[in-house]
Amino acid sequence: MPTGQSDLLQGTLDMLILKIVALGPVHGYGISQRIHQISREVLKVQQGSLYPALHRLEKRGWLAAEWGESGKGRQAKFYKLSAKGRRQLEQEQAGWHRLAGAVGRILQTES
Amino acid sequence: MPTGQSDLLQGTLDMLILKIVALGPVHGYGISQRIHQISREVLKVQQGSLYPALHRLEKRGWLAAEWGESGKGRQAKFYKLSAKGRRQLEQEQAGWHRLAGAVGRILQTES
DNA sequence: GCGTTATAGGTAGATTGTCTAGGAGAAACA
DNA sequence: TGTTTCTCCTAGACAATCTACCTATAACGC
Repeated sequence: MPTGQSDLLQGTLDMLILKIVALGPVHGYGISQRIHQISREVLKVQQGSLYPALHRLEKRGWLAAEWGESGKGRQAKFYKLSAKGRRQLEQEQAGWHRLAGAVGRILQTES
Repeated sequence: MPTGQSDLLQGTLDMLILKIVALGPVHGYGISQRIHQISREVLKVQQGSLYPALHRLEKRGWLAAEWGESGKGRQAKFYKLSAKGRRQLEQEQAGWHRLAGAVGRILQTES
C-alpha cells in the first residue's frame, strides 16, 4: 500500500475515470464497478472519492453529464468524454508512462 | 502531470527514498540527486518534500541517521536502512507493482 | 408485510503528502 | 567580494483521497 490508506495511486483517479468514460458513456456507479473489475479487484474507488472527482472533471469541461435510465430501471447520470477531455486523457497517459517508467528504473537499479 | 503540480507520483516518495538508501548509505542531498539522475531527470524531489520525508521515515524506524563527512568536506547526515526498513521497502515495492500493473491494465483496455 | 442487499446519487470533515517559499551556514570559485 | 554550490531545515498552503454519513428506489428472501 504505497499510498498508506489508499486504494489507489494518488493522482491517477482522474486519468482512470477519463479512460473508462472514453470506452463509452457510463454512469458514476458503473465507473467504479468497471475500475474494480478491469483491475481484477486491485483498485477500489470509494464513493467519497468518485463523486467529487466526477464533479471536478465536469467543471473543468472534460466530461459532460446527462441524466438517463440505467439498465436496472433507475435514473442515473451518464458521463461522456468531451474533445477537451480526450486531449487531457492523452496528456495524463503520457505523463503516467513517463513517471511510472522512471519509478521502475529506480526500483530496478542494482547494487 | 498526473498529479497536477507534482514532480512525483504521490505516495511513491517513501519507497524511492528507501530504495536509494538500500543501495548504500547516503545523505539527504545525495538522495535527491540520485533520484534525479537515475530517473533521467524525470523525477525531481523538492527539498521541502525530501527532509520531512526523511524525518518521517526515521521516526518510523525504517532509516537510521548518523552525522558524517560528505565527499566535499562538509557535515552531512547519512542514512542507512534498518531491517524494518528493508521489510517495508519490500512491501512497498510489491504494492507498487500491484497498483501500477492494475493501472496499466485499465489503460490498455480497448473499446 | 418486512428487512436486507444492491443500485444510484450526494456531502462534510479529517488526514496526509507534496509544494512553494522561505531561512541558515560553510566551502569553492570568480 | 560576491555568487554559486552544497547541505540542512521549517512553516503554511493546497489538493486528493478517505471515513463516515445522508437520501431514495428496486429486488429478493423470509
